[in-house]
Amino acid sequence: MLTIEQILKQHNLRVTQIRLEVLSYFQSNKNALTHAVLETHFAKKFDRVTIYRTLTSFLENGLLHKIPDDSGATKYALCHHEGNVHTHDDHHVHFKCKKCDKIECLYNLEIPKLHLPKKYKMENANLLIEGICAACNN
Amino acid sequence: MLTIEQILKQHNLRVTQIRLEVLSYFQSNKNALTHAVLETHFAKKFDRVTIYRTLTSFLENGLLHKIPDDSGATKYALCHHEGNVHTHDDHHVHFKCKKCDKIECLYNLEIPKLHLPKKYKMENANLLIEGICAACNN
DNA sequence: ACATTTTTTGCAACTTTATTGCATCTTATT
DNA sequence: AATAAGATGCAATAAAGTTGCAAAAAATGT
Repeated sequence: MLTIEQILKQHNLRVTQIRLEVLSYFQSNKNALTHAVLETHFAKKFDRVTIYRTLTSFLENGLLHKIPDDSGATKYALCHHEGNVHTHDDHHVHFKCKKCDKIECLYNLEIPKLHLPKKYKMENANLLIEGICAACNN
Repeated sequence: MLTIEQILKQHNLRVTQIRLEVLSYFQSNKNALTHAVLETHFAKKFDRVTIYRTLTSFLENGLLHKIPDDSGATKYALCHHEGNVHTHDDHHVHFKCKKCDKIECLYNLEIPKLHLPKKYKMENANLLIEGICAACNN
């Protein structure tokens, strides 16, 4: 098991306080997060802009991915790597709960293959399922 | 074939100038549109806020749907109804071209069934495929 | 350990995207 | 033509995201 510091280094990111804490927060949280959530969570500890830049650096270095969504605020979630650090499987399913509004990645579910109309070339796919999540379905 | 006016009435919307023109613009355009695009297209003809409210009323009355996306600006596209005006099949595929950045609905493609983990209840699904569209693939 | 280089951070200002309140005007109805 | 319900434009505000720049912190070389 890698430490948070090692993960940052593996992704060519300098180790700074905000990066340690943001990454750690993502790890302790199975759902996708927005900038607004991080800003609230880290209250006055880090600057808004620095949080934006932390998210951007994580995106660029393959630690996070964006989740397409129609809420207006960008959702970020941790990437899962199997073995190779520098590849990320973009082909998994995201689940958005209509009750609690949380988004999570369903890493185990594969997006089924489907064949596109002529001349369309697929590079990646993103399936967003809406419904009621396990936690809310009681 | 229904006139634009008839379509508005069928969806319980009053017939106004902006609604006629916005709906007509969506019909003449096979791609998804953003508020910004409409604002530019209608220049000083209609107020920004009125355009937002037009989009909202179309969403609420089932004429348009939002397309989940990670661009930051909400994308809207026409709903397709088969027979019943008041149902909309949310289960189709959206295609976003990495070259021209346009989003279109692939109405003919069905999202394959897939089975979720225990206790998850699916209500609708939205598949966004990225790649190169037919127009750009030449 | 110290100086140097490179990158990151915080602050201020700004842009873009979207929403709300309210008076006025338009549509549909009688 | 009068009325009621709903839509529009304008101003203000909120929310989401970006840019420039000087100061601070990390990594690098000696």
